[in-house]
Amino acid sequence: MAMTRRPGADHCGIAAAMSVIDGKWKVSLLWELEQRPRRFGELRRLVPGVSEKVLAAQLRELETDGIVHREVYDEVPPRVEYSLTALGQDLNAALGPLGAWGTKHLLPDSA
Amino acid sequence: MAMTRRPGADHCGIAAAMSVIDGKWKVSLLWELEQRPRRFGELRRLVPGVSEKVLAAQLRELETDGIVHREVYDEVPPRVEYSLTALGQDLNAALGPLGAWGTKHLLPDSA
DNA sequence: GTGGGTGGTTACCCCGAGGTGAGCGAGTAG
DNA sequence: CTACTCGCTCACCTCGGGGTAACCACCCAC
Repeated sequence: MAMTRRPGADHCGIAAAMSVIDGKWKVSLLWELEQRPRRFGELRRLVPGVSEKVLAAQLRELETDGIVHREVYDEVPPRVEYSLTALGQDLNAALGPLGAWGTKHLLPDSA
Repeated sequence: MAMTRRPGADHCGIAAAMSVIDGKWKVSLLWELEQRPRRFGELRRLVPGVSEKVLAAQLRELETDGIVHREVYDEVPPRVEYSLTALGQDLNAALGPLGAWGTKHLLPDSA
């Protein structure tokens, strides 16, 4: 860990990471994609409340950030599969402690 | 932890945690408070760009969420000190991996 | 011909987080 | 008397992320 003691180092890393997961539905998407690759309509059904427009937008952002991979199959009906990249899997792993903290301290019960 | 395999468990924990750090300046505040207790005006100077209104609002939110402690000294001129609670320190620690991920993968240089 | 399912895009609107500037109340410095 | 500090609070406004709905091109089943 070495912790270079540079003021703001991890703070800035957090800011950078936050900018990547900034978006109402991104962590949900990350979560759904962690399990297996998913199709567009599948994600739409899995993440209730998200609109097509925003789903497409946030997937594209995650794609340009290198978090998800977009695979287009030239079939009919058209098929597109989204999956996590290695970077995305790392990100999800890095979110683990945060999720654990939230689960431990914020969720009403651990039943 | 046993990892009950309950679908969405850590995902929901993340959502809960995100709701706590949701706010443009909260991670900056967390970072500044991690080092030592800070006064209101001090935070305002340390976090450039934040307005007094929003600074006060986000500090109060962090306070009601049990992340920071607000100590009022009945002096003149008035003095108020903000500090991290144990919960807040845990939260900061849980943000560590995320910061490390961001630093490693997103920041231009590791100098 | 009509409907359905695929994966989008576009135009338009809304709402709330956040910014701006003013004021306040007590006391001290000049 | 005025000016300044400190820690706010209030009224007002802006801006953009996200919601809604319509539309598209393609093909299949009825």
